[in-house]
Amino acid sequence: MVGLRERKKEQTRRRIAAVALALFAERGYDAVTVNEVAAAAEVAKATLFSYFPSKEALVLHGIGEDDLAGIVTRRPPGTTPLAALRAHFRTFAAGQDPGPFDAPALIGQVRIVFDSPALSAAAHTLLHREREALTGALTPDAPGLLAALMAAQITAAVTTLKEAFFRRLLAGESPAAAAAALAADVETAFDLLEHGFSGAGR
Amino acid sequence: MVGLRERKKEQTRRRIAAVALALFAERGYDAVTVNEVAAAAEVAKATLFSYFPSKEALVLHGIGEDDLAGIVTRRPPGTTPLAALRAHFRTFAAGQDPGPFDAPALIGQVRIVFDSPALSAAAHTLLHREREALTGALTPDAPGLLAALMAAQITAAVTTLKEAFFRRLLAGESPAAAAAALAADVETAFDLLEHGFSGAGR
DNA sequence: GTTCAATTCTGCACCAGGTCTGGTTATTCT
DNA sequence: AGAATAACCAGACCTGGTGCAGAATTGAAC
Repeated sequence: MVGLRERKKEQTRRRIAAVALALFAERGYDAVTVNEVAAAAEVAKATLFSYFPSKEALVLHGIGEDDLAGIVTRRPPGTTPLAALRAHFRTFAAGQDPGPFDAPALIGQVRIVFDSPALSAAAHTLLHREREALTGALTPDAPGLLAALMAAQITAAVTTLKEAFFRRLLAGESPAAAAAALAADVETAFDLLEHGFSGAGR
Repeated sequence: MVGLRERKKEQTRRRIAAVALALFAERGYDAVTVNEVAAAAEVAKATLFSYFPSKEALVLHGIGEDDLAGIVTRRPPGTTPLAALRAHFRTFAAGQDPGPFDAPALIGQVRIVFDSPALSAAAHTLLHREREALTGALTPDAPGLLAALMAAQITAAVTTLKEAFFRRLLAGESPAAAAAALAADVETAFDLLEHGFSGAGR
């Protein structure tokens, strides 16, 4: 049973996020204060911070959630972690299972992030947490430092892939074209992970 | 000619950093305000911020400066970037060329960083900048995305190595023992980079 | 339909990191 | 010595974020 209370909460949350993104897109992240966002969304500042833990979270709420660790732990038996991850990004690049991928809204969000150093740094921190989770997921398959190294390299590669993808979108490429380029990049990245630099260009 | 003015400046800068590190080590980074640091160092807050751009910089001023990009661009002709980097970390682990490596002071600094999530995140951001520089240094040798991928993987591996090394120091291992362990880890990490996951455990 | 408890929201004071300003002191140059 | 310049200081001010007392809203019991 979803009561009126919860519906209103969800509504308020959405309103705050939407108002914030609109303001940030219009005038830039740093030039908008949380007081303004709260006023525009018609809530008190304390209420805003009860919905979102920080100003950054207003932009980063649904970004960069790949759950790499989950993909590894839930992979079909008999496959390597790397193969499972490669398959995941292949399907994503093929346009299948794009998750909650609302192109125009996402592009706006990503543009805000790219334009603000503070937000880029915050996004980076989120990835750091994912790296730790991935290390845990890899530990059964690789001893000690190796799991940490692999996790670090995988998240590094994935970040690079996503940055390249987003950069294309921001440059105006169509989602289809960007996805096609991503498909090729995925193979490059995972080949590099799998066979190392000695097998790559130079 | 190094005048009195510059000597005093350098002296003030050192005093601020030393006082800050002492306070942070004693009571924890988050529990000390910059006002307290300024008061203890007998300068005005504005003066403190003219020497250090942020509170974080008080701790991170001489940390994590590997200049990976420089190592790559200045490598002897005929060697690959990866070989140059491996050689660099080998010599470091062998205790040669430890740079400004004052163990007790550094350990104190590192402990403060490890203890504070805010500082860890900030340290991460610094590494991100180094990654961009490294991408530039690799671009002549690898086309487009490959340079970015390599740079990301290298910095990821180096970060992991340094974290493991510092963790040993913080756990009480002697610098010599930690360096020996690091020497082995360096080979593991660079073998992984060179030959990929397919050549590693599993 | 009224009452009552639990949530939620508000308004406001407050804290900490950082920036800005105007005026004061110390160093350097002539 | 005196003028120019650099550093410093005290303090006001802004912004992100938290804490708190009380008002408003919801859900449920009667």
